[in-house]
Amino acid sequence: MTEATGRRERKKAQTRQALADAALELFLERGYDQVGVKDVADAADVSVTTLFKHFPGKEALVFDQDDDLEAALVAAVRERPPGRSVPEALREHLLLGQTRFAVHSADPRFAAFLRMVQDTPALRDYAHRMWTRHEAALAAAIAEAAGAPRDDVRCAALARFALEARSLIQRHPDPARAADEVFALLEHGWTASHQGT
Amino acid sequence: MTEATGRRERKKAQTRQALADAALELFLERGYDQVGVKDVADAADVSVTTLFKHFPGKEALVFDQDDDLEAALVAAVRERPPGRSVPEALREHLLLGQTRFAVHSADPRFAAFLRMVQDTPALRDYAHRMWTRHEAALAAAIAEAAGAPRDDVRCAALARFALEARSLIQRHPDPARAADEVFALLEHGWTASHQGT
DNA sequence: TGAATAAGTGCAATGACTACACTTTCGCAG
DNA sequence: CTGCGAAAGTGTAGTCATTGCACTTATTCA
Repeated sequence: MTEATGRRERKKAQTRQALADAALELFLERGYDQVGVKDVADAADVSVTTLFKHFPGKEALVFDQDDDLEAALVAAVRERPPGRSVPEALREHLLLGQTRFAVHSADPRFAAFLRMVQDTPALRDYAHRMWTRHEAALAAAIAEAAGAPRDDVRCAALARFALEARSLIQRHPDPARAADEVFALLEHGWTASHQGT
Repeated sequence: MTEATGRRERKKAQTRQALADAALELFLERGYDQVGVKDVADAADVSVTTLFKHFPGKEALVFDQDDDLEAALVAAVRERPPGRSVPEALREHLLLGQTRFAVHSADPRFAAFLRMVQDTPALRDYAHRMWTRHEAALAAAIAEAAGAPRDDVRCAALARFALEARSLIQRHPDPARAADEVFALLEHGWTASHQGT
């Protein structure tokens, strides 16, 4: 499962966790820009140097995962139920992510987290980069699903648009309806471009 | 036209230009990350403090304009010839921008500039932000053209997608064909969403 | 002419991040 | 068990962008 081989890796994961926890705590309390890396390191009782051995930069302290996302995204396309179109599958996947958020939304702590990310330019940009980093992988999966060449522009476009749709949907008061409308646009455009398939 | 009222403003514009010129020169010669703000200031024979009085940050040294773009973008939608769809108008506008680039492409200096922007993360992000800053204005223009409420999600989506299409098209070996395919997708989706209009 | 204002300067500081030369701690082969 | 090499952690000192401050200089305009 998740168990590490030895004590060494356990301790490593431990300090990493301590850093992420301390960071979130302080960021939520004082605001991202009002907290220095030094503060985080001190709170986790490690040196600043160590902090940067675990996280490539200050923003990364906030986003722990990022790798599973790509796998899930590709899987959503590749393993979609038969008869379901690619855009439909993507809409459902993204909306599911939203729903998961909604579950947590009861926690005011989580709401504060989202607000912080949206209100801090550095974090907003980082989150955006995080998602668009998976564009190539998603485009490849779409191309495979559509039987198109790997570098087909329409597949790349659909990938990009779907990923952009996420943030568009997120800031809308009624995410589900927004998702329907935005993906209806993509759906129509997509199927029209693939009459032969 | 462009003439400044007095000598003061003339000198101001002069040092600003000197800074932009020196920056471009050095950046192209050594690479963006290998040049410090100090180097640029020295080359333009001003202090670092002065540099930051003219430009809000290092990246801004590279992009002088940005304001006319929004006006042109909105105009492309608002003043499109009758019978032409919004996505079509946008495709033409963006492709025109590409074509202007193509004119300059003969200049190896300009090609080097584009390569630098694409290869430097800080500049790529800045350029991207520059374009997406106009999303709201574009969305409003589209909504007006479509007779939809100002905050219609589909209009916002089309605006965002069109702006994203730009970078998608730019990196494609055959921009014109890429633009056709990408905007065909948007066109179909858009008209399908507006059968009543 | 002289006072208000804007451009420009130098200095010192902050805050993120890196390079370096260490010490400590594990893991593992002999 | 022993001891060696790798990995985790440390502290210091530095770079680089960016800002605040107190200051000089040039331009404008009443």
